[in-house]
Amino acid sequence: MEKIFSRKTEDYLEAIFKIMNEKGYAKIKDISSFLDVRPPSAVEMVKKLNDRGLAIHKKYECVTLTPEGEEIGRIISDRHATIRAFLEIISVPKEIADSDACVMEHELHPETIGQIKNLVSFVKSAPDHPEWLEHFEIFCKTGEHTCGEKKHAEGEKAHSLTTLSIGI
Amino acid sequence: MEKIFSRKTEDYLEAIFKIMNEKGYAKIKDISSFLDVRPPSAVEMVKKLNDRGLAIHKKYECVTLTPEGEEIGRIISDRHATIRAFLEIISVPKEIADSDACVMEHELHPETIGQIKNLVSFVKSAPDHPEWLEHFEIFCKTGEHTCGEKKHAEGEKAHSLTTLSIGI
DNA sequence: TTAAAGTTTTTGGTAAGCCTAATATTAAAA
DNA sequence: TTTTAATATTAGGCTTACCAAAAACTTTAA
Repeated sequence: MEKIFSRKTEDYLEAIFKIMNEKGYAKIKDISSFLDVRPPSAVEMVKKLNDRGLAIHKKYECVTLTPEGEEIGRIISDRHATIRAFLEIISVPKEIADSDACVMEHELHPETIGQIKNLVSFVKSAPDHPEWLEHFEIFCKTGEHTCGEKKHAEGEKAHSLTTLSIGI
Repeated sequence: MEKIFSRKTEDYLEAIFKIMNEKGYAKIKDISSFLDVRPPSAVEMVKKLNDRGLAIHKKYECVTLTPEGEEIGRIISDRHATIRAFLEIISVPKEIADSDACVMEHELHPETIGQIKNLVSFVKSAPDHPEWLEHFEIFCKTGEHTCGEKKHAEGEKAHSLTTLSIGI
């Protein structure tokens, strides 16, 4: 019950799920361009999904998902949205947030995803919203708390958005 | 300058870095048991690291890192610590935090890591620390803000730590 | 309705990482 | 010092997932 599907399996299911939600059907070409792979790769993978009962595909026809495949696609999409929302809260630029969500959505423990989800609701529904976010943004720039009386931890200094060279 | 090293390359460098910091030297067996792979896999990978100038290894001798390999090992270790600290702040149990940090440490954009780091310092050094954390924990259990007057977002409900079956 | 253009599939190959089994080397114990 | 145990290495194979080139099929346009 632990880790059943490969990252790539999940990527394909998520892609098919999203494409179908958007245009009603998914062709091989849609999938391959969505995932930025060549058509033969998509054909090969879709065949495997078909054999595993996650997708349905007959030659030259559209791809659809079985209930199981669709469930996984939906779960991964939801995780993506959750993670993306979190990253945007902490001021990660949208494009980076999106691509990092693609990484995180696959292998995090469900409890971690749940707590990230909680954090997002907590911040968004807090009585001091959106001041909290503003304070955070100021802190990122200055390393100081705008409205507080307490000293900040020694040795800690905000990691400026403009100082990314080393990448720790 | 973007993504130069594979996840596994980084895993091996981080493992060697940590083992060396702990016991002064790294044998093949240390590495293979640290990463939970068989010795031949470690030998093969260490050989590649050697050929790429990231590690130094002569047959039957200890493995060490070159300056470049060590730098990468250190960066990944630091990332791990940052992410782990963040996950612990949001009440993810230590073991899960540790294994999820192993996943996240590799492919997140440096800016994302930086902002997570900022978030950790922000929370830890805040004037209302540690009340903020306590409020968050209560929110996780109840879905309510303890000290606030503002309604919480409709449709949102805290994802209880005990309700993890589906794993969204 | 046939030709051209576009899409899908097949075929054959590659690379990363893992494994087992067998062999070689080193370290420890008798 | 010689035997035994532990460790390291080589050899040969596997799986996943990618690709390019070529063949097969569909769709569109003449």
